[in-house]
Parts: sequence; C-alpha cells; structure tokens
Amino acid sequence: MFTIKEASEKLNCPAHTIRFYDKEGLLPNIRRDDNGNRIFDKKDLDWIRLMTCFRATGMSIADLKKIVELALQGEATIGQRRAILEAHQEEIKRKQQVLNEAFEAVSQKLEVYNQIQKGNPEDRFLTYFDERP
Amino acid sequence: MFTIKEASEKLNCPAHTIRFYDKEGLLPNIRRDDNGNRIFDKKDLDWIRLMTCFRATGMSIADLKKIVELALQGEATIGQRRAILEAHQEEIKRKQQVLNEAFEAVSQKLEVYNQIQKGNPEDRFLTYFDERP
DNA sequence: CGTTGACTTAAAGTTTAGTTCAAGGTTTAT
DNA sequence: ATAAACCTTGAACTAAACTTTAAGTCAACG
Repeated sequence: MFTIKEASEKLNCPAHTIRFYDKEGLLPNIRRDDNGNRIFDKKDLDWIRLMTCFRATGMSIADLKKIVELALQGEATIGQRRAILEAHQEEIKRKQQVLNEAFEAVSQKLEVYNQIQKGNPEDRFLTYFDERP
Repeated sequence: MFTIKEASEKLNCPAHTIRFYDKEGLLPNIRRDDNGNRIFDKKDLDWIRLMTCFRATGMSIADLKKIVELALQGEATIGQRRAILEAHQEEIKRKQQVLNEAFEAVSQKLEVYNQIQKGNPEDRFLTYFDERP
C-alpha cells in the first residue's frame, strides 16, 4: 500500500493531479486509512497509469470519465468501451502521422541550415526568410 | 496571390487563426492590398504551413515567435535556430514513443475485451474493474 | 508542547491558444 | 441604392486541465 506521495513518485505524476483525477471520478474505489488519507495498491497504480497514458495521448478527461462509468456498469458496456478505444486508436494513428510529417519537415529545415553553414548558398532557396527578407 | 479566405481554405486553418498568428508576429512581411486587406503568396502559405506543422506537434507560440525573430536577424542566428529545431525533434521523438506505448496499451485492452466477449472468462484478470468492482 | 510536514477539502487562479464580438470599411450583385 | 459578402481592428470571452491557495486535521520528532 502506498501514500499519495509514494504513488506520485512511482507514477511521476503530481499528487494534486492524482487528487484531481480522483475528484473527477477517474479513480473509483480508492480506499482511505483511518485518517481519511488515500491509500493506493498496485492495481490502483496500474489504473492511474492507464489513465495518464490515455491522457498523454490526447483523450479528454470527459472521455476517460465515460470509460470509467461504463466500466463500473459491468460487462454489458464492453461494446461501448471498445468503440471508444477503437476511436482513440484511430486518433493515435492520426497523431503518429502528424508527428512523422513534422519530423520530416524539421529534418529538411536542419539540412538546409547545414548547407548554409557549410557555405552552399545555392541551397538557401529552401529557406523562407533568407529568400525574401 | 490569395485573400485570407482562400489561404484559410488552402491551409485548412481558420482565417482568424491566421490573423492571430500574424498579430503574434509569426508571419512577418505579410503584404496588404489597397484596402489594407492581407494578401498571401505561395511562399506565405508555405511558411504558415510550417508554423501550423510545428504547432500541431506541440511547439508553443512563444517558441515559434523566437524562431521567427531569429530568422529575421539573418544567418548569424542559424546556430540558435538549429538548436531549437534539434530540441523540437527530440521532443517529437519522445511523443512518438508515448504514442507507440499508448497504442500498445489500447491494443491490449481491446484484446481483453475480445476475449471477454468471446467468453473466455479466465482472461478477465487483465481488466481492472472486472477484477475488483 | 510546539512545530514540522504530509495529508485533507473547496474554491479560486493560471495558462495557452485560440474564438467570438462589436464596430466599422469596401466592393460586388440585384 | 442597398444589401450581401468580403475584409479590418481590439478587446472580451471561452475551454481544458491543471495549479495554487486557504484553511484545516493528524502523527511524529525534539
């Protein structure tokens, strides 16, 4: 069992963010000790990890909440949960594409800078401000 | 030459966002017609595309502004610009990793749902709420 | 015994990146 | 000629996701 501080350190996630998620209903069934302090077990940490993983890839708190609510209703809602996850997976794919394109764009810019610093002025046309300042 | 509406359509980016970027200093040297309306040429569109590409991958307006300001100062600042782009490229790589991990996590969850719906209850232990509701 | 530090809450504040609004100018169509 | 369809500005507004603050409880240390 872990305190919120330990959980925070293990998850690399601020304690008040964990409290915030709890308040938002993203972490059901978090137990308390005699003083009313939250206590987390390994399973709680796994769940929080899942939540932060989804958050980090752009799923909104509202959608996370929806998943939690469906999960609490039991297996009858698995179809709906699956639909949400499949949509999110598509969203992840889209983001991956955007990142790949951006990586290419940055690489090209860096290549142009390299050429300029090597003294290949004929390659400057690829830059914007060096072309029409 | 294009009006802001045409630029907006070509870039798939709201006109007021383009104005906002202009106001923030992200689009230097945008010319105006006799009525004071902005007019964009192909090169302007390319530059805006670059800005939105960087934005879409998490670069802040403040950092974009920095790049623009450095670019306006000429080639002496290429080293600094390169440093910013290299840092951003690392950031992109980090984001790609996060997405890959999330994709895996979602795939696993979906696989668990599949098993449950196929009626393999022994696989339910992989889910959270079905285990400790 | 007092103070240090971790925990609690609710509520207010912050940040970022737009978006919308209000008020107005110009050109084109009917 | 008058309305529709553009464009302009600055300022106010919004939304999401925290983050900070304020006020308080509790246990341990010296």
